[in-house]
Amino acid sequence: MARILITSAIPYINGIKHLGNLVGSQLPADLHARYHRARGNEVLFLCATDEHGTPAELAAAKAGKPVAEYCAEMHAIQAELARGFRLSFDHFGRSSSAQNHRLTQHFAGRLADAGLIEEVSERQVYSNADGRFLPDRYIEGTCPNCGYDKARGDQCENCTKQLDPTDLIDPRSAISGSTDLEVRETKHLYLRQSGMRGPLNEWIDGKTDWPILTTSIARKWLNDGDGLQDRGITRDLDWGIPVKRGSDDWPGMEGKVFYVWFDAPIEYIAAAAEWSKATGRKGGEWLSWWRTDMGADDVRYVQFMGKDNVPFHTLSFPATIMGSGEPWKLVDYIKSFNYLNYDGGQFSTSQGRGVFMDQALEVLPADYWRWWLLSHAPEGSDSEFTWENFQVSVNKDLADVLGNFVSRITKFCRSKFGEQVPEGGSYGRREEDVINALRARVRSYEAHMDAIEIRKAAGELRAIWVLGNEYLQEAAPWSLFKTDPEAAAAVTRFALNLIGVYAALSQPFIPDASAEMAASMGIDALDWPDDCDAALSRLAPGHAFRVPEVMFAKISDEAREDWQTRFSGQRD
RNA sequence: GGCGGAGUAGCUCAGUUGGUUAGAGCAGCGGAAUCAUAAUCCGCGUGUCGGGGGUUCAAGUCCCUCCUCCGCUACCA
Repeated sequence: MARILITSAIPYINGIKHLGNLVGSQLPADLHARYHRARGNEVLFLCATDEHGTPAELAAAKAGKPVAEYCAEMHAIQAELARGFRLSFDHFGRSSSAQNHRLTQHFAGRLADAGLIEEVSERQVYSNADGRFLPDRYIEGTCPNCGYDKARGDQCENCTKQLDPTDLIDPRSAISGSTDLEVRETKHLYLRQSGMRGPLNEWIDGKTDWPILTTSIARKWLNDGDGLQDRGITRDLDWGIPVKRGSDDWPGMEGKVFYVWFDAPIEYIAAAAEWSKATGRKGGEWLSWWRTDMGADDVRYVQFMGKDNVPFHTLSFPATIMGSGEPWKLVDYIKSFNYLNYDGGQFSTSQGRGVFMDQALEVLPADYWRWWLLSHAPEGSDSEFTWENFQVSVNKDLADVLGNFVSRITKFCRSKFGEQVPEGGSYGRREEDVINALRARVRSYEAHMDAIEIRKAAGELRAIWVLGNEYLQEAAPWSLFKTDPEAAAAVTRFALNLIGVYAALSQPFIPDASAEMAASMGIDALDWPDDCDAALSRLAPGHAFRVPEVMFAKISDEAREDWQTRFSGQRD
């Protein structure tokens, strides 16, 4: 039994995530976790909310709440939405947890001991009106290059020129609009990533099986310009993990916190500790997932994320782990995704454009979204969500091909033989052919799932559903019943057994429908058809079943048009 | 500007290390069937594989060049 550690990029606390965020990390991670559990492997699937940083503080201020309270509330909301989408986290933690505080401070101490931390005095823009240092992009002003008056301190959106905040003419705070800004001296810790360039390069070079998207981004950062740059890992903020060197105070760093991108990946580790505590496990058990000297040497660790997160997962976090000098588990495979666009443009959290997780669930059950998003996952390139495509795909694949198959055979059986698996007749050549075709497709499906080729896996699963309809169409038990009821009974028995196989195979993609199929057949959906022959004889004659409810109601043109209009603008 | 991704049938996309008549799903057209959510199944493709040039017995696949779209570009996270 393999042990698989899975983490999804942790969603930022600031607001509800949109479908593009979902399909780029949490949803494919869940698919992988569900698949491996179904195959009998031991899985630890972790996620959390990423709670620190300036945007969290500002969002809390806007909501008129203390930031800790705001984060607690938003965490609860995100956790509820994750449940709504059936994301099967073993634990959904928080980067603000006590465990993460301890671990982050521990890593900082180890890195300092290893000589990989440097104290740097730098000059940053401070806003007196806001009472805080402003990150570059929270400073607005007139672009010295093109004269655009809403240029940001990091880059002008109009002429794309990269800027330094001090370049801006008439700079002002993007938060309050105040022009009462000054440049102040402030001291920060830098992680000396540049010193880790060699080992990181070597490590990345060894990852020949990783998606090109992942390695090319890593290489670009490693080799571009002067190579990998050192990175500040502390900030002048109130909300965050206090800078400490292990459990000791860090002279000169009082009142400062670690930068969110330093502590966020460490939360992957801390989430395991949170999981251990939340589930009442023995103290050190979680370390068997994370420490190669404590049992994690046989663990395969897979990360899922959007392409914007790749540099932090291929470089900064590995540098943190390697630099600690301790045997923490490094990631074995990084699955990265391109972006999902919305109807001709981008999904945008800040502009409220697109469909957000809460809205999606208000409109349709999770399976609809899961199926469409996963079967159209932006693996090779950016892909696009349109309501027309969504309606057509979901109606065809889920309602017509899968749902109707289940419906037609269960109802046929009920009307001719009653709600139990009929006896009589036996499987013949036709059934054998279907079993052979099914076996080949199941093995192919497994190969795609193992390789995390999500679109291909979805295509194979769909083809497996189609097999059932092809079989029924050819075997035509409704005709057979008139002349040879025994033969019709065998065909019906075979087709009913297919539902059980579909329940198991479909479970990673559409868990609710899978559970409904399994429940109506009176079986366990997680019983994977390793042996297709046996799987299709599983339901014995006399086994009771019930006709399931319509699993997938079709999306009408009216509903689609209604949603199209409703989601065309911005959410408030 | 630099780096990366993409450009293949009306639409969404597959196309392994170059090798027989370039494929799938959807949509469209024709047919079969009537168990079923009018749901299914079968058949039907004269595609400048973004443009141009080159290497090769052979290129969607390799090289050069140009065009278009998208992303990243290190203090948002």
